Amino acid sequence: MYALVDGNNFYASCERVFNPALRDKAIVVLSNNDGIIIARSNEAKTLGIKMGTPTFEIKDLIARNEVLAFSSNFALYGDMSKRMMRIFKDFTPDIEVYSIDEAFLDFAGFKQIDLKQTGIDLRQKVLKYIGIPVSVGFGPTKTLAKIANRIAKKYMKNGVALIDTSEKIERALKMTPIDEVWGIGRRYTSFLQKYQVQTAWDFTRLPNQFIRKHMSVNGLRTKQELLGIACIPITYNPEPRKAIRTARTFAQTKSGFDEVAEAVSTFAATCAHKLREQQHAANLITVFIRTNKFDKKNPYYANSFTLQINATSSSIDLIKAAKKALQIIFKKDLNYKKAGVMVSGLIPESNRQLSLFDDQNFAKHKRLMQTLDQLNSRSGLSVVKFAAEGTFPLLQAVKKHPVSSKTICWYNAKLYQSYVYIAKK
DNA sequence: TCTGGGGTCCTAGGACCC
DNA sequence: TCTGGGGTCCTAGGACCC
Repeated sequence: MYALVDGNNFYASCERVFNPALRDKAIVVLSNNDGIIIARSNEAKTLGIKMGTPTFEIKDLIARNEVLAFSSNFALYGDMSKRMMRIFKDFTPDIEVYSIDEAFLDFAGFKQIDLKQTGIDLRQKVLKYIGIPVSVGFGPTKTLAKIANRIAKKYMKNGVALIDTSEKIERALKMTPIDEVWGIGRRYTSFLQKYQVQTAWDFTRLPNQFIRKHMSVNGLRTKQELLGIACIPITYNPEPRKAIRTARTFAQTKSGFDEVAEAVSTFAATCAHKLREQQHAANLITVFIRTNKFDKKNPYYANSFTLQINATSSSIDLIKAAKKALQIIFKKDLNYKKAGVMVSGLIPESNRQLSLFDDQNFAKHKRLMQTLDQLNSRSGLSVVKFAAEGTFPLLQAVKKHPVSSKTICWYNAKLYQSYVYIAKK
């Protein structure tokens, strides 16, 4: 049996941990630039606030109902997540961390124990030590554990549900709308509804060839999983990432090349840093830019370019390559709303092939990057950056999260002092 | 005026090889 | 007029997840 354990309204619950006065209040957490809703407390859900709604669309609703809105704080959520996962491990060492707020727990070989009680204990322990309410769903496959988790969250007072017999499987499938099934998204839902498939149970009545034809092998796997035949293995040690991406929507559009290049350089440096953390090097770098896709008055422009590079995790190399790629796709006189950098073709740093000429540079860069990472990790801030990344956005970021005017002055002065311009030569 | 960010996998079709 | 067979690799696009 597998358990899927998942934090209820995770980001919203995290905010509550640090401010208990928010309990029983309608609260929401907002995305970057406070653009859309990315988490809601139950009270906010009751008000009809939907996931992904643009904040401006429900400004009045928020004001009318005194909903409290928070800018997201992913450093905090990531830390809470780690602590939560550690508690899960007290119950079984075999866990797959599936996302920031959920994990699959493998209870194979735990036949004698009372799973339901285990779920209740787990929930209580997380609540006590972390302060986050979780739901626990047990099932013989990951897909059924997901379904059990939904039932636990929706219908069970103790937050625990167990699907362990074929009768319970049938009952659970019949009460699960097709769009709530793991692996069935918006597109497949509307496709399946044309064939009168409304519930997970209806889906399992479809012939295999039909599913295979229209939904590939994944659809077939989902059907098997729903019937209690495990096809999606649990993975305790996640594979390293195959691609790393950093992208942002700009609060204000940017149109000058230098402005966009600064942003792209920052993304490239962030990708480089993530690569080093993972001890990988990239063979490919993709830069993309786009104008506002919601702006119907002006023509939409979106483009990307991928460059092949000598496997590297050096910020210097990646910034240089990113600028080169940007030059190819950048068009003048447009208002860019979003840009990003993706590195892929990742290989372990140790497997990196030295090209004929770059080993000297490589050694130099490596020392420099180590120093850079040390300085930044010690301070917890990007105090040392490349001139190419620009100097303005950082100061802006500080101003965006004012603590007090005194603090800002101190902070700004500190940052100015800490600027180290690493010139190319 | 204001609309997020970061990932994975599968398939079809084209380029290329012998 | 007639135009092979078998394979790999890469890419774009489409689906999905949180």
